[in-house]
Amino acid sequence: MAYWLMKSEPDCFSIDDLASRPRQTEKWDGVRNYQVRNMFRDQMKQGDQAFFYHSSCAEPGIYGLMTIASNAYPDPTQFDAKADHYDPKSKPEEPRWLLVDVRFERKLKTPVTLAELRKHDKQLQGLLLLAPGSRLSVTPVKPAHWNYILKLEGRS
DNA sequence: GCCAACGTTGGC
DNA sequence: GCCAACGTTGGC
Repeated sequence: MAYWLMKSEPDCFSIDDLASRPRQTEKWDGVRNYQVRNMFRDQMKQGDQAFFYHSSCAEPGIYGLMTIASNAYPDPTQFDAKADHYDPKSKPEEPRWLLVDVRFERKLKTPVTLAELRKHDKQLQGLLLLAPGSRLSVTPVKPAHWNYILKLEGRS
């Protein structure tokens, strides 16, 4: 089983939004980045676990835990001309973009903020979120980093 | 295949 | 709202 960190702008879709969905499950749609598409396709598997990270907000950081609830499959919004992430160049017989389903696991007692994570950059060396210029919306997390970050819960 | 222009991300 | 970093696009 692998671990991941997945970013979302809470104004758009937050951990609370996920928790209030039917079966607390939702499609992680709208990803239009080939690196992330390939991670969905080649590495992410149903049963993996992920941090839910809030970005572009007052207090960026990890706010909750999710389970990856499906393997990758085509993102229907790419074919929807009215959708924000419509891709006119993608054809149903040859879908360009994939998504996975995610299920709410729990919120953290207190968020582990980006500022808090930065204080532990020694122990979190190699965490892609902290790498300069890293903007990927989905990144892998090493098990040791996952466990270390969970120990920071409730400290800030 | 190069590379300039443009768009997006995301912290601050 | 600014801006740096990065990805994508498209002309050549």
